[in-house]
Amino acid sequence: MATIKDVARLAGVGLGTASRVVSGRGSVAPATAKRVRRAIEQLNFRPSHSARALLSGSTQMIGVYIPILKGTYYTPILQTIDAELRAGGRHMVVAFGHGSADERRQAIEGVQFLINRDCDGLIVMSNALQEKDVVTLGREQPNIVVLNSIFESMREQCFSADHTQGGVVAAQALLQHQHREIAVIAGPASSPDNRARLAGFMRELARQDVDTHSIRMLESDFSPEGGWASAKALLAGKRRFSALFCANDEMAVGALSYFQQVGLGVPQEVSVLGYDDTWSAEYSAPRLTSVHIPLREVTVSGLNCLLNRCYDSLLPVAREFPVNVTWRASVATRPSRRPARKSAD
Amino acid sequence: MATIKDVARLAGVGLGTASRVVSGRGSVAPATAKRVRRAIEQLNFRPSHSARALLSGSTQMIGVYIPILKGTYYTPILQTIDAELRAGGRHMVVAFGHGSADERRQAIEGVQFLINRDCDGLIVMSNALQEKDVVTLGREQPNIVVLNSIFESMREQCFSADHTQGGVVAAQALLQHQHREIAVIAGPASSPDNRARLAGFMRELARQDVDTHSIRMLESDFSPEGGWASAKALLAGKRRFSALFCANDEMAVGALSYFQQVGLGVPQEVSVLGYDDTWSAEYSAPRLTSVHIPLREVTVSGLNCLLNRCYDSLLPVAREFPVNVTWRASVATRPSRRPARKSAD
DNA sequence: AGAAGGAATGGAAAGGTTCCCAAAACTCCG
DNA sequence: CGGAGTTTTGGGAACCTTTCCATTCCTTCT
Repeated sequence: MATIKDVARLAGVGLGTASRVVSGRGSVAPATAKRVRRAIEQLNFRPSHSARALLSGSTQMIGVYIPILKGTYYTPILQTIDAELRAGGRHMVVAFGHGSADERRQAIEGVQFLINRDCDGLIVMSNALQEKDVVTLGREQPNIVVLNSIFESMREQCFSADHTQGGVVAAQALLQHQHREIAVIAGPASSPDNRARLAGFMRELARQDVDTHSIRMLESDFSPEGGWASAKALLAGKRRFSALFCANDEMAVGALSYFQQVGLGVPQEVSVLGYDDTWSAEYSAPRLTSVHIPLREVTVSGLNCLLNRCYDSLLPVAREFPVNVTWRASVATRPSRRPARKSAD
Repeated sequence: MATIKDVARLAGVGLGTASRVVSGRGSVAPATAKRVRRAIEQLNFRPSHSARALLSGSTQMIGVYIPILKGTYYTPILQTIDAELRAGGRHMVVAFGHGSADERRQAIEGVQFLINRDCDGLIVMSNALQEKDVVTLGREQPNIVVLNSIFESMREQCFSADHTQGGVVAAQALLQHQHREIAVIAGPASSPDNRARLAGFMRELARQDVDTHSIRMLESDFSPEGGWASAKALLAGKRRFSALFCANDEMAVGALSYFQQVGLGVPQEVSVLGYDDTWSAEYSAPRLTSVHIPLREVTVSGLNCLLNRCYDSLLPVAREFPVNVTWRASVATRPSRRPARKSAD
């Protein structure tokens, strides 16, 4: 690979001049510039990113940690981050959770890895990470922003929709269609955002005089497999329900798949409400009504906040993100007769 | 950030010694090593990745170009690449297609971007890229491997399952369930791998005496929206079919969603066969029978081939990838009476 | 014509690491 | 105790770029 020295020599100019032509800063006589440009062309010169990084102390590189890239939740986030970054000539390096360690350790290791890679800043997503972990990590690399979790000690670096409100909206959606016999498939109890949406959901139900003790709630793991299994368990149980709230879309999709297999009509016999409004909700069978989380806005705001910290720019940063429900086909008004039930499998 | 000079000074040793402790190469007296390690600890020293890259000429970084991260096709690929890379202490930088340019230009720009970023090697996926593009790009960075496309002039750097064979397998799957009235939703005609699977599909059908002219084929775009729309168009048409072959799972999912909405029973009234066997096939309603492409194996082999080129290692590389069908619920034996049809919407 | 000012130019220094060589310190043997 | 051989150590050079300063060369004005 040719260096700028080669370019300078070939063009018969000094290093400084060659550098000025490359960067476009400083004044160079037009004729000289032309000669240099020809040399660049001829040698197929590209400035070394590493050398620039070493000198400037900035790699122009943002690290993104994501627990696991499965399903459709994280893909638009990644896509968004890359788009925004590339527009500014920067780039993204991604690390996923790997290995046999527990999720929390995986997250710490992943983030650590990114820090060691000299990222200018970090975007972290993980609900297994604890506040103290992030604080420790933040000592090594203060340019860190957290998506979809709130840590009190670094609130202004945390970006998340209000999941409690999301739960409220979910409850209202169901209530407004006369559903009062409700089942829920929850995410892991260890996940704070899951707890928040459940709390909001229950609170709103209680506020509207639903006996929340009558609600059958199963804890699952945010996966379609989990949704399938929970749906099965729910039908096997004896408590009836006319609506099912799933704490994310993936589980809802799994439940939908199970209901189809068992011949239970959605939404004729049960309504199903998802959460997140990810891409997998759009073309399920039936198309899934889901609580919409403005993930794009959350992501862009978090990223902008990070970029402002890293490169002191002044990109706009929002801190409030409205949630609402996007209506599709899986929620209908509760049938007047008792909901049908069939035995499973 | 502390440098190795600071470490050396604090430990009262020379640069060389400090460096030897950090890298673990060369001999250092145990007592000295201990002092240096303490200094490292105390200063929270981390070696600069940029400086190392500059000196060694290797960034330990592999670039991955992906046209668009939507749906579930690319996610396991990314996850696999990151896992393999991280195990070797390297990392991945991803670029997606962006901007208003056509897909081909986007791909060229994306790959170019990755090259400018000093990636040691490149993994490229795109069926919009043409052979000459890749050759040109390959002149700048010869460490390049292509996934899911075959370019004759660089065959040993291309990794793909045999999609013609995939088409054959798809045809056999349908035939073996007595389907002879078949519709297909194809991918874009511009996509070579789509053409290959269609060719294989048709060839096998013809070989088994199906009149391939009677087959209604709609060209779509690999998206669920496209699948939905095509399914609708198919039902609106007057030709009957007992089975539908979709050139990828996403379109199949869209079709499934439409059939559900319209009350057409799958697989009682129509069988639906997907292609790729991605994650979205697993929990559709009904669960999708699909031609399984061993994407993980293809990816790992491609990556290993690349790593062998970049770092002359000797990782195992496979070149043949068997395809088969994974049976789930969406394909059944053709009903004896004529397949039902309802009017759309 | 001479001076002042501005544009164009060249090259040293710095950034953090590793590699290599030379020197110092130690060990061991006769 | 001298010397040969080995281990340990220190620091210069190189990797490639940009920044900064000093110098040269032109213009332009008085």
